[in-house]
Amino acid sequence: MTDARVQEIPGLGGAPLHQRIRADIEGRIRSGAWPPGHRVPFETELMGQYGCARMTVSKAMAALVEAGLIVRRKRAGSFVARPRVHAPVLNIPDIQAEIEARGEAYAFRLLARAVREADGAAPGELELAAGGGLLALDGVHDADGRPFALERRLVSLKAAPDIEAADFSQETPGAWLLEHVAWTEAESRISAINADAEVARLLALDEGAACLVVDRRTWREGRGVTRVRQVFPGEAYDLVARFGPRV
Amino acid sequence: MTDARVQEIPGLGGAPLHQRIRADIEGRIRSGAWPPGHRVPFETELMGQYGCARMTVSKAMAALVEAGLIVRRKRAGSFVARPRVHAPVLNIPDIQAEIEARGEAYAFRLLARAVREADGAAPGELELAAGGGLLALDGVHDADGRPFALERRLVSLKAAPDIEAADFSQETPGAWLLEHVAWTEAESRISAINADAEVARLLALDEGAACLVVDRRTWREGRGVTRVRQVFPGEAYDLVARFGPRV
DNA sequence: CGCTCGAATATGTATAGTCATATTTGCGAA
DNA sequence: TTCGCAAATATGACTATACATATTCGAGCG
Repeated sequence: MTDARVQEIPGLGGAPLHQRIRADIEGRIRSGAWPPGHRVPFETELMGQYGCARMTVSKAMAALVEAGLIVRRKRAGSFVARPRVHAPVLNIPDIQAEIEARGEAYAFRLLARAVREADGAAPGELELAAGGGLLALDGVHDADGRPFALERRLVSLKAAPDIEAADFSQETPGAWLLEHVAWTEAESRISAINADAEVARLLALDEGAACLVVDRRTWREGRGVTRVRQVFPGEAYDLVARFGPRV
Repeated sequence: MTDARVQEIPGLGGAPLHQRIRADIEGRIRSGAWPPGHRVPFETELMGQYGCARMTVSKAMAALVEAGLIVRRKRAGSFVARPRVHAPVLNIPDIQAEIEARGEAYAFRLLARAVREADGAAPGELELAAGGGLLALDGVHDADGRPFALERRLVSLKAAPDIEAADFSQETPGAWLLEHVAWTEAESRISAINADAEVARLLALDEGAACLVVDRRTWREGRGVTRVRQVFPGEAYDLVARFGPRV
């Protein structure tokens, strides 16, 4: 008998049932009441407890698997997963948005711009330049007229031919790429260096000052799009990674 | 008519149908064929194209929403989402595992250990100490006998009372906590500093050398568990964040 | 006593239908 | 012409059912 009238039980929390089931189980896991390895009740049991169909329970369980909170094994049942080693979500922000969020005036100063072939100086140049050459951009991000970050970028002209016509006095190369080359994958390496003479001059720091360096490479469909090295004054800036167990 | 025999169409890719639908759509989005804002075919259309029930299409779509690739609006339809600003998944690895993965000998040297109340020196101490005092641990991670990272940690004794009895010659405080206090949330701040005299001595660096600093705070159910500051030699170490659009 | 094989079982995939809900669209009235 | 309301429509939630598949468990055999 199809009885979809039970869909909404008024006065008992308006959320969809599968979400409530999910939340109930998640709560017990996060509180520690159900430790890693603990068996989650069988779908048939939960189905009885909540008075719903198995598909509804299953949907909740699937979401918990997706969130990495449980693992399911056929015939055996579902179990609370072992927490994974830290994998926080790092926010590498749009520098312009970040500065403006602080209420400071943002500007990007283009220092150098060149279209050329790979010269093999930096690793990965060959990959980027394949079949179209590359655009090299050097610039400084300013906050309230003071240097905030230094950026050296290579862009594959094959992956983004339109970028040759772009005007970077209004828009950063990063923002342009985000807008025009969608859905990329990226890898960032974060390290620290002592400012050499050039970096110190451009960022208005003392030579030897610690700087935070983000080296990012970006691909689309497996082909290199851009490679950028951003240098921040170490003590004035920090990256924040937030983490709720996931992926 | 229930016709579940179609479940597996041999010789046409063994993956479940909803996964194939998902992959097809994802491919078109990632390739750029369907730009942000483009409307995804209606569920009824896809249902016809793939010759399946609406629930199956819906399952594929739900997964795409979860992955952040599309947004769905009632009455209006489903649309390719605008790519989000970078939110890569950062791997803050278990230091011990990392060193051993390189084939080097790992050791943790405990330098100082003290049970005390909050003295308000570091921000957030009061929160951690609430209702049970805290354990302060200083130590050095060694790789092949050479210092690899410096660690200064505070642990809430209320959140982890058993840690008073732990032996940190075999296991790092981080590993102990991971094993005994499950499913935490965390926030990491990453910055760069110049080594002061003490850091330089402990890490065997020159004074002033650039170091990468990870400041991590961890909660469970909203209550502070631990706060740790790890200092790495800047040029010898880097964090890697990988990114496939998500979260 | 140990090992293999078959039965039991819990999850996984899929269907066809029903009712709910949020928008959008277009029609009609002010 | 514009504003407001009603109808149309696409997604969202859920049920009941059917069959697939991977494991585990135990019975029976060597």
